[in-house]
Amino acid sequence: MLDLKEVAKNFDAVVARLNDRGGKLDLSRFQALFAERKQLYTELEANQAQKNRVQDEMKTDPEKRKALSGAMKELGAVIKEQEARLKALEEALSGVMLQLPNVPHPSVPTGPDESANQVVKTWGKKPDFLFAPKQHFELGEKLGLLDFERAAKVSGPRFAFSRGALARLERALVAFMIDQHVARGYEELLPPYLVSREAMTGTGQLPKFEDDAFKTQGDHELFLIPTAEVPVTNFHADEILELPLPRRYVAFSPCFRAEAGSAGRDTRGLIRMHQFHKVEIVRFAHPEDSLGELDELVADASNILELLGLPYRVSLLCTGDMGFASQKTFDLEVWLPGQNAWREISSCSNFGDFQARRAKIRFRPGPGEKPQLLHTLNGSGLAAGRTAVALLENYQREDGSVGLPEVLWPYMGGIKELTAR
RNA sequence: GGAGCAGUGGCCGAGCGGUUGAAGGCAGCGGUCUUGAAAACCGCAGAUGUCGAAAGGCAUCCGUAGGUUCGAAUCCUACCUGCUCCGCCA
Repeated sequence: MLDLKEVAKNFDAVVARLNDRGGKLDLSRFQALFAERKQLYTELEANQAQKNRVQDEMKTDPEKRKALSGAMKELGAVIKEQEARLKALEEALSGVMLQLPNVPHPSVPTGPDESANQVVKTWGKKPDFLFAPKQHFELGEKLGLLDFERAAKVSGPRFAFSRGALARLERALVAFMIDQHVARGYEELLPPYLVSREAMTGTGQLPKFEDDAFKTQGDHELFLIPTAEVPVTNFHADEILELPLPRRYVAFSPCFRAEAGSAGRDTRGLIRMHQFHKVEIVRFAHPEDSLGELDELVADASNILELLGLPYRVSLLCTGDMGFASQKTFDLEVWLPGQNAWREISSCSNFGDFQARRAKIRFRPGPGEKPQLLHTLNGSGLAAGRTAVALLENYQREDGSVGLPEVLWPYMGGIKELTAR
């Protein structure tokens, strides 16, 4: 969430930058609501002050108590009515605020969609094949390691069974990634996979994107997490952290996405699933350091791709392509020779204080100083399923078998390649 | 799921209708003492909102939401969370 007073103060500039994201915002009500709120506050507080003054006199004087208690009752009713009006106003205002996305950082290029993203780095060499490289699902199905039909039978479309060595590969990747991040200073967390509405609101998935989430039935409402970002960022909700910052966490979790309306895109394969597995890295950073920390986050995610020998590139997303809560985002895209395309495998974002304000995550800048909102960042490090896809497509051989990079062998119990079951 | 107990400032913890925004302790800050530090002593010190150029004033906040009352941290109701015991379960 944006800061209410900042928005009011810099209204035109904020609206202009928000419009760079595309879509149109209707903020016609905002300024009227804000002015009304201010006015009502002044009136209400004057009445409350009056009430407190009289009450003070009544405390010690039984005569006054008798004489004034009727008038006080009336004043009480007025106050109550004003409070109710104020509450309604605040709700309307915060309803508007909750719909507003984050303001893109000045260093973010302006543009309508992914065509305006800037590739800032390319790493690795695309593999040369003497044959036509296959897509991962052809490879997987031919090896008998990937089964979409049975998953459809059990769960419907956009689910998959991995079998044998491929199932193990994803487990190995997760362990490998976590170990790497822990070695670089992250604390491992195993988070809950079901979270409350508050947690989803804290990180910005709600209220705007409720349709994208799976949620439980019955009076006990819980949401299946779309990413470990939600439980891990909310880990410090309502807290005041002591220095030093940053705090770094790495968490594995399955991720659940309903993505209503995405039917028809990437219908085949593992790229777009209702459930996938991801290792997420999260930082709670000092506001002054958060831009640099975003670079470190990108480096931490890149490290995994480099160790696995997967060619990738880094894009700075433009205003129109960024997520709702993000201030600045770098996407890591891995090369998929079977698809002959770069595909997103990690998204690293700096949220500024947008999530921190919603989830009330603060830090104390110095001993005795006032608590201040900190900055939150997170990135995939990496999406495990898509990493497996990348390995299949980049390390495939003409006979359909797939070699595995040496760093994974210990995690695979000595298995060095994927061959037909 | 059933029964009981509890939720107070950064942390611990008193208070149980008006004098309490809240005792006391710890942590923090400033000072005295000291070559320096520690200890001891003295003082300062919550959050949010609102008015104001500022100094400062005012308001709200004792798990959350309501209610009773002229007045609620204190009484009532519901809900949430935690703890203990029982049941169930990996």
